[in-house]
Amino acid sequence: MQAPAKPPRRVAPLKPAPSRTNDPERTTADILEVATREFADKGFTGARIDEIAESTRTSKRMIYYYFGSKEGLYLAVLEAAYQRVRSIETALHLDDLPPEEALEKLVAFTYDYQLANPDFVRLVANENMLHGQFLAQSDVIQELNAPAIKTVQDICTRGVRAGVFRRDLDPVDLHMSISALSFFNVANRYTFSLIFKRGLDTPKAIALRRDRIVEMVLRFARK
Amino acid sequence: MQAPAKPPRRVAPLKPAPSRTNDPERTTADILEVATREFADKGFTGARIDEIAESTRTSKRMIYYYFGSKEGLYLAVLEAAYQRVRSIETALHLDDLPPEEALEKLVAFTYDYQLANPDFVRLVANENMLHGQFLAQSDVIQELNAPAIKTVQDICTRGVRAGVFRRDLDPVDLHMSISALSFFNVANRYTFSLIFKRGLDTPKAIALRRDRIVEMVLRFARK
Amino acid sequence: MQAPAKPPRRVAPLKPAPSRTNDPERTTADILEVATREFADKGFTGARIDEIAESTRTSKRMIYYYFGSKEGLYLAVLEAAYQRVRSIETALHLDDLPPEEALEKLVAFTYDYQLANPDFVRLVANENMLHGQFLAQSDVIQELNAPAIKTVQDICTRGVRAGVFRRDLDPVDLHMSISALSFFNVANRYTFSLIFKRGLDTPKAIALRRDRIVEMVLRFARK
Amino acid sequence: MQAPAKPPRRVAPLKPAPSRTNDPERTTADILEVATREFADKGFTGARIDEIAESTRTSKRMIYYYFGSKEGLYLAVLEAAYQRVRSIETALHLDDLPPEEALEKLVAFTYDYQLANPDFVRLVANENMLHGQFLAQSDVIQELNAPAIKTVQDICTRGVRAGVFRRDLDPVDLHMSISALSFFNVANRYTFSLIFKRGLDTPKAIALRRDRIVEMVLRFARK
DNA sequence: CATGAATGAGCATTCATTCAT
DNA sequence: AATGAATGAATGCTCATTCAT
Repeated sequence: MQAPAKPPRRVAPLKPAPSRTNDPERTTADILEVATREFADKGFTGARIDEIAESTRTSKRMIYYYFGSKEGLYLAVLEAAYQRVRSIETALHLDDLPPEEALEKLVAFTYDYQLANPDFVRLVANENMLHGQFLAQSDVIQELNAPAIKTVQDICTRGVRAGVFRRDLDPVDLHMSISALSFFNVANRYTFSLIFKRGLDTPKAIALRRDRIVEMVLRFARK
Repeated sequence: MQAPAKPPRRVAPLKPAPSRTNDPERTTADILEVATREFADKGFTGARIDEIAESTRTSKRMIYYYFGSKEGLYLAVLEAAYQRVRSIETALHLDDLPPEEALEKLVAFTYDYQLANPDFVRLVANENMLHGQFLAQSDVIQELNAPAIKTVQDICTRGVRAGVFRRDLDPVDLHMSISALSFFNVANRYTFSLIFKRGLDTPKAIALRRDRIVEMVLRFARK
Repeated sequence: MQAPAKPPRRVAPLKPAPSRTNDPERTTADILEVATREFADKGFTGARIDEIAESTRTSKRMIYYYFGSKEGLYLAVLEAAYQRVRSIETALHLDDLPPEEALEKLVAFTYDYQLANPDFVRLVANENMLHGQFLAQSDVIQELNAPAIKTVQDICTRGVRAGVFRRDLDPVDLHMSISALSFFNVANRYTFSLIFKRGLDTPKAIALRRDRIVEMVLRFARK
Repeated sequence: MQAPAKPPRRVAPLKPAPSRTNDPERTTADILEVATREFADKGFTGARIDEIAESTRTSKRMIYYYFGSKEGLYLAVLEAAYQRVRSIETALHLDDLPPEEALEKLVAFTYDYQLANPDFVRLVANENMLHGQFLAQSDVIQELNAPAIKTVQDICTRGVRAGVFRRDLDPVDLHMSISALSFFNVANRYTFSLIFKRGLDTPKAIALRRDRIVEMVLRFARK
């Protein structure tokens, strides 16, 4: 016979009564932050509203008050995550650089950002597990990302004009390659490092991989 | 006293009486096949044992009889999936080809296999969502994949010796790039095609992407 | 197209709609009461959460809300049962009586209480079937029972001092004998009365047995 | 997310195919022995046919072949247990001893036997948890125990005739007291030793308790 | 006499969600 | 704006038992 595993939840409340904040923005931001971690960590189905609520300054009820449902919360998390990337991306000012340097910087940035933000990477990976059903509902995200391709496009155009890039470059395809190479490192780190017994997170390994990705993309783009 | 009841009208069962197979191998194979689809589609947490059982020729009980738990079933699915790739991979006979052609064929195969087997890709993506916790328990998979790297290594060695590849190639890193480029197409197809409004699954798009990945890898490997 | 369906005929629920109490204390007390009966009747493994829930004013879900698990509920039941005995025991005021009368009263009380509370007796019997694994986890019960032995001890001391009890009395051992004689009557009533074809529950039999137990203990305690 | 707890039961059998004994008596005896331990340890509801089968030299199917059901097996276990006590009890030859010594020996034997056979004690305790429903079905046990009371009766009669025992002794009641005092020590050892922090199983404690029980019964029987 | 495969009914537990205040 | 109490519908899993050979 087994010993009881779980502590019985007795009547007395554990939290000292959440002390109503009366600050909706702070409350929603708090929820969003906790939810991002939870959804990124466990995925949509794996995440638990109860656990999110418990890590929050507020109560479970507030999640429903502000976000309506688990789906609503997840979508808000996803939108916020995409918003963050794009807003930084636009701040790179790649137009000021010569095309090769611009492309280099873009690749390195993509790699570095995803490495520094595994939550974003995992949210996207999970959204794909869900067949993109939530992203399909979000006009916000889709509009947001339209200009993203323009960045690559501009670099390509300038590179071709400058005679350093091949003429048949497809910006969308190039963007995909950059993303793919950066994404895999973060998204598949567990299976990869287990199978190949290689740590991917030492500063040296990180830098080396960055160089190779940059080189791979540039070799491909050049004439 | 009640009137003698009419003999109870036997309602025909919806499933045509499971017709006990008494064939363990067929039963396990059946379960495994259905479970692979379900886990690939919904992920570990999203998958439902009940639904798997319903799509099976047998009952839910048999899943536990043969696999012990949801975890056990998932692990069996994962192992079978890895086993399938590797067994095909070894049948490629790349040794017979000159290094450049061998690398080309390897990249093309990787791309094609993953495209043709999204279940495998999604299982791996999901396993990474789970922090590789199941793969970590499977010695089978880890041993299975050891030779995988040897394939790339041999091609590299031969390519360097033949003077067509650069000397500083890192087989594991190269393998990663190949995987990354192939994987992304399948794993992130939903978010990517939604954001960039581009279908990735027309024969033309598929062939074009294959060519570009092959070229990208070969440009990188060459001197 | 189908003809518009008649409005669905609402079938009256068997239970008259649980009428949410919003009174946690009442809810927990209700659950605890029903659970005490069920655990006492069937033992820990034999008891069914479903059946407990059904006899309750609330639902199965609330059992988990307040007690966390079957184990948690059982422990709460056990603790409450012990608490009840001890609280009555302390209200006996045996100090006011001369030692022999005090011992008499204690024995008679023990006998009467256990006879009137077979649930308590059966819970203890069952807990012993479980090797005392739950009691071992409950500091509450263990502390609660410490003073119990003091009662016997005081009577012994006073009796020895008064010259009516033998000097070598061991309070714990005496307590054990009193418990043993009282306990058996309730705990083993089924096998005993079946084997010896003797009813143990007529008022006459009960009184007779009480007298004999009292006499047995007193004869043993006297010089 | 939790790590998988249970090892999946894979297809290959763990036991090397039980090697048909072709000796029904040995097989039933084996099953009975294992089942006695299991039922005594876990009680009727707690015991698992699967676990019994696993500890057996034969397979689960044989249990049903020979005993028909869990109930049938349990009843067989109970009957065998009772048979063992009574057969030893009749071998005591108490008639040869003077009444006081005979009673002493009977009490000591009862105490020692129960201490040495906790399985018997626990089976009886558990049968009482089941309201004696199985014993009620067994004529064997009930007939078996009829003579048990004769032993006490004879001693009483001889003691009264010899002028050493009081006239109003009730053999059944006396038997009950002896049983009660012996039973409690074994049946309630867990709760008792936990609450009173006293080990009951040292040789010294055992002997001391035996002396006291013997003395208690004799003091009660004497004039 | 013996067995591996198979199973229906039930069991403890969890989940996202809503009600009453 | 905020909340503790409450819940129906699953969800993974187990149990004693039987079938086909």
